[in-house]
Amino acid sequence: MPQDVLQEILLRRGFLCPSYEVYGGVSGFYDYAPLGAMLKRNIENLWRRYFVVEEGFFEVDTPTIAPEQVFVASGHVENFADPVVSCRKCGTTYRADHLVQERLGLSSVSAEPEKLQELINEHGIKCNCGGELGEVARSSLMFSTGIGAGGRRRGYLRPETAQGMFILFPRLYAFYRKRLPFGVAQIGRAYRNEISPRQGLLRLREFTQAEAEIFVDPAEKAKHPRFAKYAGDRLRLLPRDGVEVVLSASEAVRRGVLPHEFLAYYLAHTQRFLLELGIPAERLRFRQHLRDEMAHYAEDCWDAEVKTERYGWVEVVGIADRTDYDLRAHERMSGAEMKAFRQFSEPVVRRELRLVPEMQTLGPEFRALAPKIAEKVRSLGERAAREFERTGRLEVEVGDERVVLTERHLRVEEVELRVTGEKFTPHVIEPSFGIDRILYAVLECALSEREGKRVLRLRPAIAPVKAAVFPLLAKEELEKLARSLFEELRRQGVVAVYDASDSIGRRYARVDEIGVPFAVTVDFESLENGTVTLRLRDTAEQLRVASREVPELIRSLCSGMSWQELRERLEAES
RNA sequence: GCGGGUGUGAUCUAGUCUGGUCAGGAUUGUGGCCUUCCAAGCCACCUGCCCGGGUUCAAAUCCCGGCACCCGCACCA
Repeated sequence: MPQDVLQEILLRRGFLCPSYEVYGGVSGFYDYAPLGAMLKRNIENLWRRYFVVEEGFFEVDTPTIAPEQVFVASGHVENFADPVVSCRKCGTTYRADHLVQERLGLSSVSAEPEKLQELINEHGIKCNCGGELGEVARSSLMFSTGIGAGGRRRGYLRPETAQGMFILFPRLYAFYRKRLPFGVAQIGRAYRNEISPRQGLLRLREFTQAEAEIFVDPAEKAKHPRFAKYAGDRLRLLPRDGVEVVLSASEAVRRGVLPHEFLAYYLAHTQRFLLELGIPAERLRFRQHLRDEMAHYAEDCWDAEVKTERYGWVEVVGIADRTDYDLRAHERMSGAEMKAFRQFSEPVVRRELRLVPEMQTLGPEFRALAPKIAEKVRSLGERAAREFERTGRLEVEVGDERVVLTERHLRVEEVELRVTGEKFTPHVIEPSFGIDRILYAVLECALSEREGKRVLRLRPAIAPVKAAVFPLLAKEELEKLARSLFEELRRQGVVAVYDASDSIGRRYARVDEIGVPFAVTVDFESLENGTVTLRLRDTAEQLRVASREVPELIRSLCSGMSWQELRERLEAES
């Protein structure tokens, strides 16, 4: 099928359109039109079922704007900006580090604009056209803004939803009653000021992410508590070495293709989700990031990729082991503790020697310096205590002064230490979903053709409109019955459309094209015995059912019951 | 951001080189007639030369600038 067909349907039928169209458009932004918005919501809700309800995680909703420190800490300010330099004459823009590296034949150069500027000046590097180069500047991929009156405090629009959740760690840890592992999820917008966004929904400047952060004790990564559920799921894996393998999740861990059960579990979980969205298994694989392709925070990362007709293999999900990178970073920047506590199965009891300052003598002798000396002494470990026991003398530096302490000032004491556990920084496993990309992949996979007409085979659970109601002909009696059925469907929460114009075939074709899975037609027999026909979009097969059962049937069909089951049930009844 | 290409009703497209008599076709959509299950037929109708400037008696057509899209390069944590 020609690739533009999908594009054309999406535009004409109200799924998607370029944003700000009437003002000429702005690249990198798309509007979800009525059907697209509904489809997107349905995909997000299915994601919620998988990553919130089923996993026992909770969802949070954090702001899209954050003060500068957040992204300084996360490394985005440093790593998320490229040094660029432009020619004063022809205007060509270069990645400054790439240009310098190439011209000087170096294997790597600093990304610091100042350093690059020096090198350019020093070696008289010019543009390819011979023109002078301008100043080296940082071109950030983050949108910046000012917070408060006059925008005094610098802020950024978040380039990923994740940071909002990391920052919340101390609260979340308490909320989950200090037990690991626990997960938290968020669906929200993220912003990246792409230099040249292309490929429609695949690279947007404003996009929707669905991310889960699973905080786990690194010592327990090897075992996932529910791993058995997916142990047998077969995964198509393309590891770094480039040799594709198809293995069960448990086999992949056993052979070391996947590093631990936690990552394997979320690969399998993600696969189930994508399959349920209607992406066929043969168009799905997991590819491990190459070392140099990985984000600055990740230790390991596997992308779920979908084979699209139009763009080839497209990354739709990234499942990364972010280790303790983010929590440590925020702890450093903010000063807030981002650690969890691990209790030992048995307390460790240890006897230790310790130095105790004698304040009665230290005080009068050293005056203002005494408290500092005491603090310093208490901080010294067992080794210093043993040393003092042997020599009876200790020299310490306090501020700028050196003082000599003797047995008059200190005594050695033996204490019993009971250590019941230890603090550690949890690791984070992060499945991160690009909702817009998934939506595109779902649409492409759903598009098919029957007798020259387009049929969008969206799974009933995510189809924007679940049912269409038609009178066979535009006759008063038929319309009346059809309308009441239509009203009843909507009353029961089923999104439905009603159409009485044009021939019946045309109306079926119309709703096939927008992916309505079920159509109900009221005909003359309906007037006699209260039955209507229920038509399945994917095969055009029809079953005769009682009109009053229709809303309940459609609801069941949209939440798991198969057409086959319905047919068998009806056959058994008759 | 660079180079090349493109931009005509909701959608696809003819016309652009060679300025005027050019805004045409198809699909879709709307209203009606007809019609007993898969885009039937007939009638009527809505909707358009990407935006801005220039050249010219006259611009969809030529020139300049902008915007968007496509391809290649670069970028894509």
